[in-house]
Amino acid sequence: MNIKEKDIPVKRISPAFSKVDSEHQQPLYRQVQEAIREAIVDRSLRPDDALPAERELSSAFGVSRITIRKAIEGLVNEGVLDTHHGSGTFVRTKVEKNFAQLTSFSEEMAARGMVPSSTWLNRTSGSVRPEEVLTLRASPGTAVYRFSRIRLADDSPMSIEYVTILANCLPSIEAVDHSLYEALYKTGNRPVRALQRLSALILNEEKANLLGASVGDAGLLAERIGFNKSGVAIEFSQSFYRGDTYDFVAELSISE
Amino acid sequence: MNIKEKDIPVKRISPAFSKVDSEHQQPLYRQVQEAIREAIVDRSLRPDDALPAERELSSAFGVSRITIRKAIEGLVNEGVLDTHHGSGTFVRTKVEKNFAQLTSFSEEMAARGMVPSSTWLNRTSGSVRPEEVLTLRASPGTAVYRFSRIRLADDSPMSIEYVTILANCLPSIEAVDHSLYEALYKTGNRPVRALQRLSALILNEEKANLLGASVGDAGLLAERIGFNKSGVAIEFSQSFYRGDTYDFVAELSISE
DNA sequence: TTTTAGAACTGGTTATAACCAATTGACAAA
DNA sequence: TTTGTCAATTGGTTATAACCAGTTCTAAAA
Repeated sequence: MNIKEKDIPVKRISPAFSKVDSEHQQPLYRQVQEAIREAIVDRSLRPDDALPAERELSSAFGVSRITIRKAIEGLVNEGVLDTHHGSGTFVRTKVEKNFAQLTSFSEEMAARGMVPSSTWLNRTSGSVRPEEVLTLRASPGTAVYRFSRIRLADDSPMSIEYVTILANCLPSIEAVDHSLYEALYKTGNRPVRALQRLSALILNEEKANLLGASVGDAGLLAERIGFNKSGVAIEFSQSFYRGDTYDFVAELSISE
Repeated sequence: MNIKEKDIPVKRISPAFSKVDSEHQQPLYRQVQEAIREAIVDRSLRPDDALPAERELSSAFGVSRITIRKAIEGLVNEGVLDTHHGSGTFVRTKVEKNFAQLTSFSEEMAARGMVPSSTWLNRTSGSVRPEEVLTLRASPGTAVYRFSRIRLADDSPMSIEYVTILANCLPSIEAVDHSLYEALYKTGNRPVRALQRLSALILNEEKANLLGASVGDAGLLAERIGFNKSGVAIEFSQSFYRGDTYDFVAELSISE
């Protein structure tokens, strides 16, 4: 195998170099990360290609090696890159990172006959909240749109949804009519990857009323962070489901 | 909340300090990691407790801060610790379970530095029940083993598990001691793929008692069908988790 | 008393520098 | 030609040091 084919000149990545300066509030290692990601997206770096050596990148980008390493580390965790001690860092051929497509059972049922609809509760613009800064990794003050709605199937409430979207991902807050994802798709910002967390909780009065359930009933909370193809977190959502009407199914596999 | 309760003296972690030297071939940061893990296991550090500050740990362990940070970083990725900028690093209360990864309870807990154990409730042999015929796609009358047990981590109950296994996958019902998956592995029948369904429910008295929770608390039910490498369904399990100690985390790709 | 400024924490980022460890490839010896 | 050795190259670990950025708490000001 040609695992030692690292003839990709640093030049190929360097165009993004101009972005790596103190102008942006993003940490340096994130800027480097984006530069590498872009190089992969526009095929300057192809699968199985080797990145230039860390020390080489370091001097090319004009940042220290530790910064390069941190950038690479993140991409390795995402499954984009592979490092081989003594050999080099390579672009992964197959991104086979256990991406389960987690579909909601009832959503599927809705697609098979039930009529889905939603009622808007709220639609505002503002800036990221402190607790969102962590998850979205956005600078404080970043403009966002917030949507909240009740989703129904055959007119009976299925879930309450609170969604926060980076404002620069949508032309305007009115761009969303029925489907949020549709609106994001039009601007090329549809999430392609997401992290989701499921937990159980007892429904309080407000949620119970909205869902047509009783206070004290069990509910499911699904929190999700969505990333666009550049790996930028653009969506944070919290969805509350009735425990008795909603299940989540996933196909799981053994890790490598 | 008492998020600023970092009265855990460094002493409590330091006994493991003696291990942190060049004697071992393990990198320093791993040794530190183990020390922290041990402190969590032996309850020197309890859930929600704050770790000593990084600079404090640094001088206590006699290693640099970067080593401490790397140790902490790993534990954060594992979901054992949580860092809060400006505030501190805390022991996670909730167990985060990867929803898409098929790992055994024993392995998962061991990876978190907890000691897994289980208490057997029941262990019988019989034939498939009508409702299992559908899910296991087995002919009526097929012999199965049934196991039910409480899963504990560090002696506190984590889940109640009811498992049905096709009898021809195990030499005998006594073949299972600690780990069911281990027993299945030996016969080459360890599930490599599974379908899991997650839902929320209110714990009834029986379940609440077994889990050390209160009646009316929220719980999670994970139902799973496991397939061996031939694609045959060999396992059906229902696991009940306490809602306040367990989260399920999934990494997903958005389906169209 | 309440409010507010700021000191004194906390973790987060980055630079410089050295050495360790796995891999590779060139070159000499068989 | 084949084999073995060794230097060069790669990523991996660690130290030292400085500064940035949130959080918390205290003490001064209102």
